[in-house]
Amino acid sequence: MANYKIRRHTPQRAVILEELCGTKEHPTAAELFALVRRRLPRVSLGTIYRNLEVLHEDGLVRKLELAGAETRFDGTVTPHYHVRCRSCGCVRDLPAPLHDKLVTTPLETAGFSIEGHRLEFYGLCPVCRVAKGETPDAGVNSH
Amino acid sequence: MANYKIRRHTPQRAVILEELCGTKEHPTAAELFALVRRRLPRVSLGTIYRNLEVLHEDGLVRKLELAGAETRFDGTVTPHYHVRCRSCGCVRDLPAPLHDKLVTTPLETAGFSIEGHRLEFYGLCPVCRVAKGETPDAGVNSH
DNA sequence: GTGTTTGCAAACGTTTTGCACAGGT
DNA sequence: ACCTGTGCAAAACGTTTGCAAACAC
Repeated sequence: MANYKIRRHTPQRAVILEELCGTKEHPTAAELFALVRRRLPRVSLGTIYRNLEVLHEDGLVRKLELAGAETRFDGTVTPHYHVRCRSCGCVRDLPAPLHDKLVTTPLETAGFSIEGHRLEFYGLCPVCRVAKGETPDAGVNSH
Repeated sequence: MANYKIRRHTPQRAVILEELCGTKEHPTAAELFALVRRRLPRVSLGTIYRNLEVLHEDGLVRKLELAGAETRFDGTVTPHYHVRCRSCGCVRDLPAPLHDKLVTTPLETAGFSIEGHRLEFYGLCPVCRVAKGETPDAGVNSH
C-alpha cells in the first residue's frame, strides 16, 4: 500500500534472483555471493545484500532469519516451514502442511495484537543421522 | 550424560543469575551488563557472555535467539513461548499453554529426525498499539 | 540528464578470543 | 598448587553505510 518504488533493471539483480531460484539450498548472502561471482566476477558483497533487501521488499525473496545463525534466503515465497540440522547447519523445506491459525495463535496474548508467528524445526539431517549411527527409520522423535 | 564440569562459585556468576532471575524483561547481554555493573563495577562484558554460556550449558538460563535480533536471556527455564513487538522490540512471555508434539511435529520430515521446534509470535505490544491508534480489543489478528 | 545502482572500503553492533593475572578450591 | 575464571583489549563475524563513478531509463 502506497509504496511504489522505481526499480531499475540491472544484471546484478537478475543474476542474484536467478541463482537463488535455481537452488534449493537456502544460501546465505556469502554463499550467494560466491554463486553470483562465477557469472559476474566484479560483483560486490554489498550489492548482494542491497539487492536481497530490495527483492525481499518486493516480495520476490523470502528471508530466513533462523535462530542463532546467519540469515538465509529462499527463492520460494509460498509459505512453508523449515528444518535445520543441528549438526551441519543445513536447512531444508518441509513439505508438510502448515498448521492453521487456530493452532499457531496463542489463546492468551499478553495484550499484544498477534500478527504472525515463526515456526522452525531442528534435528538431524539424513546425512548426519547416518554419520552418527542413527537408524534411518520413520524419523520422528527418535531419541 | 558424561559431561561433568567443575564450576567455581564466583560472585560474578551469582550476580548475573540473580539479576536475570529478578527481571521479566528478557535482557540482552549488554542490558545485563549494565544491571550487573551497578553491583560489580569492574565486571566486563566478556564475563557476562562467558557466564551466560556456562549457565545455559548447565540448564539454569534459557537463550532466546529470536529472528533477526540480538540474543536475549531468560531466567525462567520452564518451557513457554514468547511474543516480540515488531515496533519496539520488547519480548514478553506467553502464558498460553504450549502446543503439544502432535501439533508441532511435521507429518513429513524430509528425512530428518526432528528433535524439537522453535515457535515465536510477533505483533504489537500494548504500549505500541495505543501509540499507533489501535483499539485495545481482544487482541487476536486484528488486521 | 536524472536519479538509481554499483564497487570499494570503512564502519558498525554483537559476540568471541588471547592473554596475563586474580582468585576459588 | 592447581587450574578455572576474570578484566582488558583486540579480533572475528555478519551486515550496513558513505562515497564517487557507472549506468539504466
